[in-house]
Amino acid sequence: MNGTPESAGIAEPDGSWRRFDAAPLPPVLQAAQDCFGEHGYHGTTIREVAARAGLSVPGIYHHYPSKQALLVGIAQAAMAELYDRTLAAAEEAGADPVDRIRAVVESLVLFHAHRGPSAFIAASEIRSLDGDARAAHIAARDRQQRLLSDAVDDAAAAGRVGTPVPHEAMRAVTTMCTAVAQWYRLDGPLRPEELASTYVRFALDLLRIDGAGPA
Amino acid sequence: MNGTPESAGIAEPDGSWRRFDAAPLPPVLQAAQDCFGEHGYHGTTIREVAARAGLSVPGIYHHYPSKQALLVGIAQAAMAELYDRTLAAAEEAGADPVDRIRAVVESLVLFHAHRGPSAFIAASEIRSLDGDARAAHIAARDRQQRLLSDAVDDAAAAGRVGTPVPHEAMRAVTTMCTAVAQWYRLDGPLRPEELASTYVRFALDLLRIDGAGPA
Amino acid sequence: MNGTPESAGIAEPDGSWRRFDAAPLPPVLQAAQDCFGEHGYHGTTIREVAARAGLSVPGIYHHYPSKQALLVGIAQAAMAELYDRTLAAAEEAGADPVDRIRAVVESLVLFHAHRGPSAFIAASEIRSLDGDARAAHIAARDRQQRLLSDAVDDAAAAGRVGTPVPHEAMRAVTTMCTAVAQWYRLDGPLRPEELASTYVRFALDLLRIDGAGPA
Amino acid sequence: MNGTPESAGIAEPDGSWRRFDAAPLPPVLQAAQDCFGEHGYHGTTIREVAARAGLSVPGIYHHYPSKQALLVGIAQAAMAELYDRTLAAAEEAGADPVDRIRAVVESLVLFHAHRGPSAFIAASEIRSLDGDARAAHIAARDRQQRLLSDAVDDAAAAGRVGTPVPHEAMRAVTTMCTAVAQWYRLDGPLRPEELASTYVRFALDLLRIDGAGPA
DNA sequence: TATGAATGAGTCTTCATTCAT
DNA sequence: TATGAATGAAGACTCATTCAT
Repeated sequence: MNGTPESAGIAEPDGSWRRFDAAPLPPVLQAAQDCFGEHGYHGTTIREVAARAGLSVPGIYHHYPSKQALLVGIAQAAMAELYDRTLAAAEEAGADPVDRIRAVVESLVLFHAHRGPSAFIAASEIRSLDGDARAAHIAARDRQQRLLSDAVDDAAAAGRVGTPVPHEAMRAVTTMCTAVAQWYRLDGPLRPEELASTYVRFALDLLRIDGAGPA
Repeated sequence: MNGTPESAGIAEPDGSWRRFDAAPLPPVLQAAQDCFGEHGYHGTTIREVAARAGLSVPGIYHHYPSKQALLVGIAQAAMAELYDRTLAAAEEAGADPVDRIRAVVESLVLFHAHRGPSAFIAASEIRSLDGDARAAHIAARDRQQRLLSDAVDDAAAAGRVGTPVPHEAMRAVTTMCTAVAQWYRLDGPLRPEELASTYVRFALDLLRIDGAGPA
Repeated sequence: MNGTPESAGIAEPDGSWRRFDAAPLPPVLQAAQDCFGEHGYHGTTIREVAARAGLSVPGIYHHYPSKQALLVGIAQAAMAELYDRTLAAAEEAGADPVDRIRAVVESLVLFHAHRGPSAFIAASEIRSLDGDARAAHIAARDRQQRLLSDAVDDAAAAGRVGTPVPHEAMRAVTTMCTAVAQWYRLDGPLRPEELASTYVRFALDLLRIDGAGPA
Repeated sequence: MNGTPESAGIAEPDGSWRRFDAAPLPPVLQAAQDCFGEHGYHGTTIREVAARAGLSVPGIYHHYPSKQALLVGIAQAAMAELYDRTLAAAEEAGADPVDRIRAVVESLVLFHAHRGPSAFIAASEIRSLDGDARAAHIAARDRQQRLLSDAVDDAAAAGRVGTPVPHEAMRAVTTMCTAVAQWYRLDGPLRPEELASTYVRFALDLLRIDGAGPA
């Protein structure tokens, strides 16, 4: 049931998509992620990654065959984890499309709050991915976005969406959720759960969905 | 009345902040912008910029002293134009804070639709800016963001904002507007003006502002 | 007792300052020295140094961080070796200032005959040294020159110097000794030892010192 | 009777070889000389020369066809003036070889004191001269050196030279005279004439020539 | 001769990557 | 996997020189 080989078995139907542990990344990828986040993929040297990982340069190549492989590893892990969690959320939400919107938005915000650096790189360094990896990444992103757009489509078909432009509203919701990765700090005043429920509210307001649930 | 030396006299009180001409950038900066947008600052070589500008490599250096200067030029021009336009919009909007919110959001969306590539680079390559230029850029960004946050604060003080979290809502509005630069295409089906009025609606809904105007 | 970290333990009181082995320089510095000697610092490319050292260009940078570092390495090694040898000579000469002049001149000539290329670069490329290295080099040169000027001053104070212009004579002696590096060839007809004793004679004549020793 | 086209008619038999005016060089060569003296030929850019000359870069090329031509111009002018002056001195000295030595040494020192920068470049940048110019320069230098070595040979043949190594002594005299260009400052405490007579004394002492004149 | 724009060739330097130990 | 040495390819930048105006 997992999206990719990197996925970590989060899809159990018990709300585990809401729980986040620290550092799900192997140490070398973690180091690379830190570096890529600070200076970008092209602005990072393998030596910097090695230094941050506490390894020698050939030590990096022992684990990963190339610099590109580091980026691919980070991007794949991020996309897989996000998809697994959001899918679990959507499935757990049941049949009501508005509940599904709620769950998907909550999952999106939780993920981007907890995995900001990964998500940021996965979003901003697509252009640095080589041919095949880029195509795979874009496919993963599209698959991911469909979880929300399908829910919105279903809600609209059910007459639950008040806005005359549900597709535009859905895009606005997506971007405001993914942007969380750019500014949110885990050590700041806001808990991820608060932020998530705030953004669920925003999303429903934006889509002009009556929060009361199906008649 | 201009924000920076690069500003181009847009602040006249006649709605000129809504009018956009093509390519306000000198050709070398335009070429650099295209390249930076495609591969990022560090992923772009001076040779690529030169080729795209139809110049030799030293030809670039005849006009700009360094690759960094190209980035600074793009970022400064973008921030200056955005601020000048948004300030003009805010001033033209008059005393009502909700009108000011409307105007600022409209200006934000129009700018990010028309100047997507510039805005994208100005936002994504801050980390590639050298010390001083980075500080100046961050100051310009903060000044820019105050135009919206002040308007929201004023509206909240006037009891016009329904959301219990106006600051968070304002941030969500900002990010959904700036994200326009990431996906909007001028040659797509949507006219910038339509998009802008759609996003004004989104913003008011998000902030839970009664669109009817002051009682 | 050594002048600098580069010094090589020459100061033992056994006349070892008179013995010279070939090539005390690491191979990369040796190659750089040959190139700098032929075309000057600015007239030499790293490629030439690499080719002469039998390395690739990055191979040079593996050992030395910059072209400037090559020059600094050569200059420092030369100044340190010269000072160590001359100091050893002066100390071995004992209390008599004329004996000290003899020893210092002998050491100067031996060094410039054996280490002509190093000495030539150290003297002619001072202007190519960067700020700090230049200051350090000038300090080393001044310290070096004091070994002879102190000896001459002492001899003059003891009434042993006949010339009415001992300072000018000392400078003439210094320059004629250092000039040895410009024209002397180790594979020529003159042995360094012969040249050295000839120049000791010249120096005493120039200073109008009675060679018979103290009354 | 002039050595080269650049020579300036100094050979009149009236002691005019002792008189020096300021700046015998055209302004562009003067600027080049200043730059070459500070950073060396290869360390100097045409732009620096142009700036120092108060001209534009193409302005330099209007006067001289290449950077190399600047160096050739400086070197030729220096060698020609030195030869003309020293030849005049030697001829004026008359038949006595010791008088000729005196005159040549005096001329050498006066020239290197008054024309230090030119002489320094002519001596240190030989290696930067292209093929033909280098050969010509070396020929000029040899011709120049013969003026002193012939005089010493003649004095030795006449039994007037006391040193057993007249050739080595002559070389020492030459180098100590040319070294004047390296350290002497016209604005220092020593007048060129004093220095010259001091060095004449040094030269005679070094050669062990009895200053009293021919028996 | 000044100005401004331009460039082929080359400079120093760095980078991702490899290999022997 | 660490260390050290090494390198082909490329990157930013500079230089001497030229040409149109």
